[in-house]
Amino acid sequence: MTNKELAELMFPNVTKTIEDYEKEYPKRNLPEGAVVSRYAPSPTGFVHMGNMLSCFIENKLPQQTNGVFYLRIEDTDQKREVEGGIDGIVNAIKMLGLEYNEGVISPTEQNGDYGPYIQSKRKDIYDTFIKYLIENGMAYPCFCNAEELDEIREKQKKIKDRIGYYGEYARCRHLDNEERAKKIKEGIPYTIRLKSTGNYDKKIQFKDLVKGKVTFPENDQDIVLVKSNGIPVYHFAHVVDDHLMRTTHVLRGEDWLSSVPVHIELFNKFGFEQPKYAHLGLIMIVDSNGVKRKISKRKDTDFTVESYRRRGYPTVALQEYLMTIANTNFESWRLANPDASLDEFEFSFSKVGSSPLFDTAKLINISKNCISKMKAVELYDNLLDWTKEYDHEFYDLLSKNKEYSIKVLNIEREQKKPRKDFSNYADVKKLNWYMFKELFDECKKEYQWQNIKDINEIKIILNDYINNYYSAEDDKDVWFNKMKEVAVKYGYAGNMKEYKEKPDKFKGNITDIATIIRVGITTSSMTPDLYEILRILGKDELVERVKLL
RNA sequence: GGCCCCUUGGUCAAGCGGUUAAGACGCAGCCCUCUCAAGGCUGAAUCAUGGGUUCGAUUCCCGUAGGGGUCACCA
Repeated sequence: MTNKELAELMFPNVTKTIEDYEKEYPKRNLPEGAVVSRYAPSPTGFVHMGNMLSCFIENKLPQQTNGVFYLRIEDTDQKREVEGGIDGIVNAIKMLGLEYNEGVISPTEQNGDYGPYIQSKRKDIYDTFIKYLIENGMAYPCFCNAEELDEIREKQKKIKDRIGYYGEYARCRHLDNEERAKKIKEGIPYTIRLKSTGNYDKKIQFKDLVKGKVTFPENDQDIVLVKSNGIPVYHFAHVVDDHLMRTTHVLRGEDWLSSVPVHIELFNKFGFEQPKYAHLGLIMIVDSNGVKRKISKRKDTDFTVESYRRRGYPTVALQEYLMTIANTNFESWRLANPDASLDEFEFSFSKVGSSPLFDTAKLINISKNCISKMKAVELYDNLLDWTKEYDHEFYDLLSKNKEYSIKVLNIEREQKKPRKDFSNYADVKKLNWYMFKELFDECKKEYQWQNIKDINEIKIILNDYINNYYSAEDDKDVWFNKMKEVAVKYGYAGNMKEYKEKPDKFKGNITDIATIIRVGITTSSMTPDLYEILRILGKDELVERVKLL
């Protein structure tokens, strides 16, 4: 029996040929140097920051080169598939503010001429390609079941031989076509394996865009190409899809590095040109046992894009942080170009770093900077977006009091050295809640009086100050002088020098008066500029608050 | 265990044969006509290890150790 007859027996319904598909998905008509890249996740869990890092770069490269960025869903493992996986992926991309030219939009929608972009809808294509391999004796059906494979593995372990299905261990490789046909007709389940022609003792070298020259033994494993349920495995789908979709650059985590020899052999078997590979370092975390490891899609929910979004990190901050990981020269570029758009930074493979530990402190620092640079109105809009989803109470407050809210958000903002106290959107309410009458009225008044003990004195000073001194008309100097006046009136030092010289002469100093006002009005001992706070709250509200003491 | 990648302070990292071994984040201290957030200044903290090559190694070579990844009908 010929290979062709065997192929026909296995795939009687496949009528198309590879050539047909080559015509259907012609080479893309793009300018020289244009990058076609893809984000190709499996819908088997959350989208974490490591996933997003590669997505981010995959998005960046085509942008720099007038290429194409597309989203392909690799759902060939229905067992591990997670409900809502595709939506989760699409949303994560949106949360990061990224856009793609082609691909999956939702579980039922897609756009672009190189689809279908969901692997489970590409069975006809895979069948055609695997049939070709069978016809040409480059693949064969394997009837080994799990037990038999275990047996082989155990034996290999026992005699300390290299593990895998290859050479003499590859039992089904040595069957003849008659036997194969017979078993198929008997209905014995089978996988389809690559008939590897690689030689393990020979080295192959390939050039990775990130790692540089990497040397491997040739692949000699007869790896499974198609599972017994007829669905291809990653390696096979990768080669077929990235060829047909005309991908020029394959970016992925370096956990894929060791399967490159398999991919090389497959591309060669089909006679296809290999895409360029770039294997990115994995973002690492230290788990609860103190062990450093790559982020897990299923376990490490704290490191998902959704989680950072929920905590209120702005999209730009996430982007900036990813870029600092993506290219080690980014930070110094940012320092030199503090106001430039991220789009102006040019990503380069030669500046990709290693596998970094995820650094939340760094993210916070970046995020503080990003938020501090926002105009008040911009912050307001972003905050509205965020609270709409994650804090309905605050959302209502903000939308009802737009003008007022913008004033609050503008405290020490829109100036050369803006205030940097918000590391995420959640901080706004956490740090400035007392600026909102509704929130203030309903809070448990826990006044942080610091070292000031005499509550009676506090009441007297505060009442006097608010009712007899404070005026919203005062400019900052006048305001400050009045505060000094009050200090002196009650036996406190009007300035620090005087106080430091003869501390015993005074009850305290100007700082204590400021504290009394600050805490009396906000309950908090740590606030932004007092002058601005008082002015924005307005005298009426100040009078009300003093009454509450 | 086999194979592959990696190894400069707590983290991310400059460096590419001769440097007082940058910088950023974090940390500590000081300063700053009101606290805090900042900002300014100062400081602590790094070349995994052994052997080569060399007049000279953080830098080049080899070994060792350590870390990570991978060895599925998962991606």
